Amino acid sequence: MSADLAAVLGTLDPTSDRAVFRQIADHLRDAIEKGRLGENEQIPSETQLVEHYGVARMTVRHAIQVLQSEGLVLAEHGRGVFVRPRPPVRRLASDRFARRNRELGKAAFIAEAEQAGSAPSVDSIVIREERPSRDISSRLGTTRKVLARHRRYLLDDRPVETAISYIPLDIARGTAIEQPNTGPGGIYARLEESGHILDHFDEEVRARMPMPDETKALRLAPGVPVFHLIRTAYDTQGRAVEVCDTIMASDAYVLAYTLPAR
Amino acid sequence: MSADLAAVLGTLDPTSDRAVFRQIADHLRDAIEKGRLGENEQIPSETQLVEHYGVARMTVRHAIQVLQSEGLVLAEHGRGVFVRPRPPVRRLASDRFARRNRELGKAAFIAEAEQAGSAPSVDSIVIREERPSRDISSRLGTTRKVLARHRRYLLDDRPVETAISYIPLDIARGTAIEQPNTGPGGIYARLEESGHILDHFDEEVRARMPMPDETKALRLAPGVPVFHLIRTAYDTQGRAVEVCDTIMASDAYVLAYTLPAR
DNA sequence: CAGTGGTCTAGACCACTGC
DNA sequence: CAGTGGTCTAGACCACTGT
Repeated sequence: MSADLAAVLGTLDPTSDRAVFRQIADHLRDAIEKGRLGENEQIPSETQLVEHYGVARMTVRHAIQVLQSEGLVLAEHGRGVFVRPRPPVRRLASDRFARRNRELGKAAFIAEAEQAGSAPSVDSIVIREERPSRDISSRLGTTRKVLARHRRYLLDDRPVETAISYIPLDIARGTAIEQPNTGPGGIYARLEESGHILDHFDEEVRARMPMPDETKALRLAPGVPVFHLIRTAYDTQGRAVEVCDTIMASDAYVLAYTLPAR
Repeated sequence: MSADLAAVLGTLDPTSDRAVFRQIADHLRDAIEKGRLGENEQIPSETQLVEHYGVARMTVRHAIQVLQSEGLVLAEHGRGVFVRPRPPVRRLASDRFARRNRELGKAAFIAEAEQAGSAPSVDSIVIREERPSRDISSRLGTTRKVLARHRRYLLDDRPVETAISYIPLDIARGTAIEQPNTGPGGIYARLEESGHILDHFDEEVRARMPMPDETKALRLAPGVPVFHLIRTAYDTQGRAVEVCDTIMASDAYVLAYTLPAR
């Protein structure tokens, strides 16, 4: 056994001034990156590492925690620590809100997911009137109450995204936008039906570590950042007709954009 | 003193089944979010927290480490633990490679930074021929050697971005693209001069936690993810003429894109 | 120098998993 | 049940900062 571990991990360098827990983390990281520990494979247990390196358990735990915060491994209580697989990512193209896609009669998320062979679902739908935050109201250009549509998107029962859409009340009122099910084509189809022909969207992308509530809602593993998208929809009059505030599990997405060279 | 801490932090709930270190982290996080602890302010020392909560020092350290991995605080050896300021972010617009900007005679990074009132610089320039990775070669559509331009960008002496551009050798050879200083307008201006009129760029955006070398190169604080951008430039013939692989400190950037609705 | 955080030990008891 | 990781203690010594 001991020989096995030495082959995968190597031994400590007592002359190095690099902390022992970092050296152990380095060994494990290297083994993962070089493939000596493969995806979903269990790494040596804490007990094994303690014996192999001759250190205290807390030191081994510290090393493992470094890898966890790097998103490389996932600890499962009572089972072991496993190399995190790179989950299949969904590619979000920048034409995902183009009218030709909308005209298929499905909202963007559903249409895309089905095309990719996944089973999409939506839950936690809450629709209510809210007073917009400073940020939202400056984007919408109004401080009046707005309709807020909260929901969570799942792929094959894994939550991947939460979103809140804000729509000025004078636009939303009396339309299916106030209903949980907005009908074919989603809210963008309803906006166009009520005369707000969409012109373009502005999208801002940030990345950061999640807050605890986001970790919970998206069941995020330690070491997985979130994308924070804020998208504003403009109609052909130049009016902002919707702001969508989205938190996405960053290990589930690649965002793809086309930039003009002209 | 003890009264002060109680006002900022509150006390433990012994009936809760939430781990003590998590409760302490919750208290500190709440104090930061509610503003009882302001930006750059020092949080109570480990000693103070140990006395206030009546727990072991390792428990307090565990709590602080949670906040560190969330990017909320920054520990400075010998000084204390401080609430991380939200650094000023730079907004990257999706027209940043538009020709009208290029024609001002400056490369995109320099022009933008100066406009924002920052002092830009570039270092670690390495230019060499390389055999492209599988990924790069599939994007460029060639397995032949390419010219690789490695560099690091800094704003006011803070490193914010590393980038590697890959250009097919038949395009780069004999042009200023092979030189450290590519001249006015940067490599895109040189590409157009040599007949490769740019049509558009495809950009892929990922977010993840940094690898150790990236943490070093960008001097990243714990808990700060990176953006990983892969941008491909296409000329009007539809040929991929450059792939740029970029790692960015996510706390220094907001990416902004315009999406079509048509 | 006193005060801060960084590393490490050697235990203890608990909670979860799978046989 | 044995084996795994999760939490916590009560120390120790070290390295860095600022006065």
